Amino acid sequence: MAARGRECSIANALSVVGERWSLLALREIMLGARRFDQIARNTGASRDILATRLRTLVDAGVLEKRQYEWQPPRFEYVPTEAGRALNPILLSLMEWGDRYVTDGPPPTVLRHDCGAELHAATVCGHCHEPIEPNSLAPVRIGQAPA
Amino acid sequence: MAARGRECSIANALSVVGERWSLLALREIMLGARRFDQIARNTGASRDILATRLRTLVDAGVLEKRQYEWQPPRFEYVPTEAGRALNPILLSLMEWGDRYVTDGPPPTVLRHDCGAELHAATVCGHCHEPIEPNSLAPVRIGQAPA
DNA sequence: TCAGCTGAGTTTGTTTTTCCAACTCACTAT
DNA sequence: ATAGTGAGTTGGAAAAACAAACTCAGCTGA
Repeated sequence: MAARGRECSIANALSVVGERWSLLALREIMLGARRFDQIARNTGASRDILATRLRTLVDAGVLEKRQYEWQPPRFEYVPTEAGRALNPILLSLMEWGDRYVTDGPPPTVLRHDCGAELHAATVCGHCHEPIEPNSLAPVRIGQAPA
Repeated sequence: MAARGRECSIANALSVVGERWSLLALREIMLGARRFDQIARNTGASRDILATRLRTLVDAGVLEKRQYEWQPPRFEYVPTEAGRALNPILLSLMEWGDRYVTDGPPPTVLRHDCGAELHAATVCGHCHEPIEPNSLAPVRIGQAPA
């Protein structure tokens, strides 16, 4: 599966969350849907694929599957720390989709604790400045195949 | 293709860049690889799929296909503004992959103009504070199917 | 001048995935 | 007794991905 492309953490990340429906399942879970049927309905994924994806995400340590009832067995999927750390990616995708894909107003609007409507921005963690297209220089680049 | 899931810009964004190989092709283009064979080699995607993906990305306005030589016809793919705006997503994925997936040191390291090694952070565009897991409240949520 | 190379795909045939609907199983509510 | 909910699994058809070979045009070097 890790094909013979460039060695790269983007590729590694996508091998975990890059399959169809994975990020949408994560979105639902972040929005608070924790049960299988809810996630299936709200994403539109077919149930067999969703079961496979959730298993993959649990195996990768992104989600935890918890049994919260035994009588009829019932489960919930909750994000781990690694799962919560995907929020920036979801928010960046939403921001980009709002600006460049979605027609009309954003379907989903969130408010940040500071009081403003959220518009996610990606900044340098050190100087906190936005990352401009040409403000990056390579120090080391994962090696590409021969 | 826009299945009957929740109306959502994340889903819309993924309908453009969420197919297998699209983001890796974008990564290569951001790293400066602009020719078909280079992108194919460095991603590991098979040529037919890559041709399809690049067409999709051009049609979606993420890339522009430019002919830079006529004698033997030669082309290059360059990011549009929408394409450059995907950089935050790639950097967030890299950051997440470095932390939670890649074993060992990050294969790729970039330096920001401020002098520090880049670690992308996602912040509220208004108050510039990092977005904590529970610092968001819904104002409006794209409606889910009935 | 003729074989081989490069770039940019397309074609072909085979494997994988995906999709969808229906089915299971266990319990609950009417 | 019937219907409904939750959490999947199963089976068969349709779509997508894969790999290798092929095309076509011009260029390269012997």
